[in-house]
Formats: sequence, structure tokens, C-alpha cells
Amino acid sequence: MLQQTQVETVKSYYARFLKAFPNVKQLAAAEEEKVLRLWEGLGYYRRARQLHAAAQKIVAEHDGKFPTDFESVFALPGVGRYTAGAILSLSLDQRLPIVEANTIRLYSRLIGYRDDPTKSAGQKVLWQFAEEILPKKNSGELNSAMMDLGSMICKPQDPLCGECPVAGHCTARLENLVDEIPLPKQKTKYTDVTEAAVVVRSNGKVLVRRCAQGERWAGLWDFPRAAVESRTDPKLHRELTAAVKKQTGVAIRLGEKMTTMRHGVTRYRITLHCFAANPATGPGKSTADQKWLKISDLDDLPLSVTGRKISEILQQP
DNA sequence: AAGGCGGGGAG
DNA sequence: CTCCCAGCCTT
Repeated sequence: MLQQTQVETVKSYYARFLKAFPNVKQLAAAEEEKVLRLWEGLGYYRRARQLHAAAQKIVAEHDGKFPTDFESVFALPGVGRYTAGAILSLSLDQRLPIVEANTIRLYSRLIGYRDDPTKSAGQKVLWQFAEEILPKKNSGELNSAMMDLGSMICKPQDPLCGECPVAGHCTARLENLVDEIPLPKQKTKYTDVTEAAVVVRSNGKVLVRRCAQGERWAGLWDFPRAAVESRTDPKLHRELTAAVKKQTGVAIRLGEKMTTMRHGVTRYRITLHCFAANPATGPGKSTADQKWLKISDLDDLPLSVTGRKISEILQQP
């Protein structure tokens, strides 16, 4: 539960979870749906499924007893190097390092690591450091103390260096770099793309195409759809008609009316004025990757559009 | 090496 | 709004 989730948030979930599943065997025997139910609101639901699977693995392979060697714990689903090290160092005082959000920040500042510490080069340095500072005994206590130090003193913003017991060893502090370390992760850059799908109808049927391999939604069925640059008529109309023609070989003309719907979706009430059809794909003609379908048959296809029965939406004239 | 996962909380 | 949180897994 603590993977990427704050301690305060986890507390109540944890208590409720352990009340429902007091031990590994009961968790293993539970319905997945029940497990997910108790996870609702925590996010990263993969963790819940993996915890469930881990419990089942412990029952199947470890006689229902939680393993106590690093390799076995590390091999459990959802358990990485941090989690395995934390479990065994904190509960059994095994000499295993941990590196997580708090200690990434604390250790980066202590050693004055100036690059992004979450990248692999930084991780290598930090894990090495985390291992070096472990004492022969009481590694669990040291790990625990370092996380507390990171969360309460060596905070992301405005760390309390005046109260820090290791401020004298802190490179960032000595070089006045506390505010520059750790370097923030470079953000994934996203480009907004506006797409339009066109529902082409004729004689109560609607034109769909199957997305090609390598394309998004490969293998699923979709309406003719394309990224569009323009947002307003008449340029947008030209873009859409060209996209449909290119994608399906079907020539259409869009109607004038336009209604803006909620959820950022713009719906065109299109009127089909004419066809200048490619004989292979024209009205009524179907190929392996392109069909004219009755609206009621749409619900039987694996469709790129999900969430509502598409046929209900299209029933409107 | 990069992205996806998913909420809530703080500033 | 943005940043951050006791990471892990797949591609």
C-alpha cells in the first residue's frame, strides 16, 4: 500500500485491510473482487492484484509462511528491491539497503548528487551509498531512521537543516545546494492532438474500419478517424472529408450544423450529400477491414469506442 | 531508458 | 494549477 502512496493516506486502509484479511492464507483464499473492494480509492490497483497473487504464491510455494530470504521475497509479484529490503530489514533486521522517495532525497543531498537521482545512473549511486552506510546490526533501525529523517527533516521544500543531525556531513548543505538537489525528474512531454471521428451513414448502415497493426487500437474496429488541425468551418470540413476519403475511399460531404457536446467532444450532425464511391468500398460494399454495418450490429464488434453502447448513441437520427 | 499506473494532499 | 508520495512492471 505504501508504494507511491503517503503514509497518512494508507493508515486507515491498512487497518481495514488487516481486519478483513488477518493472515496470508485468508488473503490468498479471498475473492479478488473483495480485495479490490478494500483497495478502492488507493489507486494503482495492480498492487492489490499483485498482493493477492503474492499471498497465493506464499501459500503454494512457501507453505503459507512468509519467506525470509531476499530472493524469495523479491520474487513475489509486486515486490521490488525496495519492498523486499524494507520488509526484511525492518522486520528481521537483515542487512539490506533501501532506496525510496525519502531516502532518494536525503541521500542525494548528503552526497551532493547533482543529476536526476531517479535515473539508472543515480539509482546505482544511491543504492551503493545506502548499502555502505548500513551497520552490521540494526540495519532495520537505520533504514527506518533514514526514512523518518527524509520525511520529517529533509523535506522536499524548506528542509529543516537546523534540526538535522547530519547537517555537518551534508554536501548539499555545505555547498548551498539544498534547493537544487535533488534535480527534478524531467517531465514526459505530451502533445495535445485533436481527433475527429466521422460517422458515415447510408441506408441505415454505418461505415467502420479495422485499425491496422502498428496503429493505435490495432485490430479493433473504429469509425474513420483522423487528427485535425482546424477547429472551425470550413477548413475543418475539408480536413474531415479528405481524411475519410483517404482512409476508406468513400467520398462524403459534411452538413453545416455543429453541436458542441460535453466531455470535450464536438459532434457534427453530418448530412450525407453524395457518394463518389470507390467501387471496392462504396456504400454496401465490405472488405476484411472495412464494413457497412447495421447500427445494432456495432455492439458485437470489438470497438475502439467504449463506455456506452455505441448503438444507443447512434439510434438518434 | 521511458512510460503507465491512480488517487489524495499540500502549496 | 503543479508537485509529490515508504515503486513496480512492461516495452
